[in-house]
Amino acid sequence: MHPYINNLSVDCVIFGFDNNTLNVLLTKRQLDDPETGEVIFTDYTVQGHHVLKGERINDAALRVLKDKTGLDNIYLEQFYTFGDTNRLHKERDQLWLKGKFPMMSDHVISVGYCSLVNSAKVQPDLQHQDTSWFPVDNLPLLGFDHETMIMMALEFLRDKIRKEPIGFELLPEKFTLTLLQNLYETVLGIKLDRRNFRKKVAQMKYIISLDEKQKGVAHKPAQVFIFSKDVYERTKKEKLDFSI
Amino acid sequence: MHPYINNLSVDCVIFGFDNNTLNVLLTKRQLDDPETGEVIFTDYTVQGHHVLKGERINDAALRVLKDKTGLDNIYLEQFYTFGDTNRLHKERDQLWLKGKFPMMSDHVISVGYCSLVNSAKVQPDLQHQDTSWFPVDNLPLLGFDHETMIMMALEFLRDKIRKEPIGFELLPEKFTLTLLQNLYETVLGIKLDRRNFRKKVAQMKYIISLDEKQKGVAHKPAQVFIFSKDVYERTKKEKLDFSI
DNA sequence: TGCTGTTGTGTATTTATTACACTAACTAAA
DNA sequence: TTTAGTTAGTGTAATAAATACACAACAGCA
Repeated sequence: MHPYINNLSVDCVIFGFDNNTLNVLLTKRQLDDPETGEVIFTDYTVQGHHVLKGERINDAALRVLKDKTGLDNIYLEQFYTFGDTNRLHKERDQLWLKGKFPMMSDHVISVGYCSLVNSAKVQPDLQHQDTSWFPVDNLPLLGFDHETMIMMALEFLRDKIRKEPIGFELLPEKFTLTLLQNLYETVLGIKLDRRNFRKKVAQMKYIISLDEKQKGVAHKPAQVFIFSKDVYERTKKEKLDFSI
Repeated sequence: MHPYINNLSVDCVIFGFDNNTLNVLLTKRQLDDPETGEVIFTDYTVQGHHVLKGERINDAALRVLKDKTGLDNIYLEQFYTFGDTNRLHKERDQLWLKGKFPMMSDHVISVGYCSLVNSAKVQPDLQHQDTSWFPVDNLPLLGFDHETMIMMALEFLRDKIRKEPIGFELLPEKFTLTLLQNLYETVLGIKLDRRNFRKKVAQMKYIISLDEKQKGVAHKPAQVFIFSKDVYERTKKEKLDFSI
């Protein structure tokens, strides 16, 4: 009797932003030969775990996040549920599961979550585990169906960031408009005109300038802004689009 | 040994459109006392079923659709996975499960699918089962967490229909612009200006007018249009929004 | 032949989007 | 202390999109 459900897991694709790179948090997976100690393979996976008996799946995702980053209260949203029968059937994955988790079902359904964090806050916890950031456009070899998973999470993020102000979850609380623009350019892979971007931001009442400037930079210091979710919720509008 | 997985199901929220109503397809659920034959309760549920062993969840959803509507090849998309521990714990639901499905887990995870159909095509199959259409704004008593499920599917539909041309899935292949406008007004619960609506549609190369008019109507007959997914895919554009 | 009900159309006004280049403010190095 | 280097911050004109609004054309039916 195990405390987890053997055919159900959650996987969190955790994104972080780093000035001009969008990163994913990945954990190294290494299988050694039990006799010789030789390394059979090494690859990476996103942060996942089986759901515990009596645990809500959303709580399972929060638990995984807390375990791997030390953070709670961060942006987290389901984006897709992976239920193909062969999603764990690559040779590496079968070796891994047979070797380490023989009690698991070989048809595990995984609920995928997309999470956005301010990566500065995550750093401290990275030491213990073989966990680190990889740029989304330069991923290492990945286990299971996690490459697909990351690509779908990224598409989810790109769709969502165009339509809702979730980008701020990736930034420090206080940010400059240049950083914000960088973020949009990086995530969406496009270039934006600075003046037009700032004109647009100026219309958004929920991006609020502080009486405070950047310090210690070798150029004109930028104005500092914060994002107010509260103001956003109270001023947002809907649009018709369906899409030309 | 049962052929299905006892803690995993799919539920399809099937929407149909009927000139000026948005409907959901629901099946009656009735529990009778096995001794007296007395009706213990009656309510409705969306179309769902457990996933079979060795079956992909998307295939399970297709199977449910085929079984309940006789249709394949229809619009179907995951919108959310329901994994709360108490989602089957209402009194009615427990009586039902204990009475009819004692072998099921009492923590069933359900993957919710949103499906859009041309309801004219579904009619024939409705006879056999206690299955019928209900307006989304006048739902009967619902079992399990299916009221939440329908509301989330509806929200998904409303979001999606603003941004992607999926409304056509709810219409006959050939439709008039007035019907199309009705659809948007009904689904979104707003009023649109006819001239502006048509101006917008005129820009969409993928809504194509036929050399054909409405027949047998006691007024000026309307032009008939079709939707081309192919043209859509090849002409669509992305926009930045993040949302004022 | 006229009544009813729905279709189809144009223009003017306001609002949003795009394209584009120079000065201001700070640090670091000479 | 001066200068060079670097990023911040700003406005306008042109084009495109959104909105508001009213009347004639066409078919069936009485």
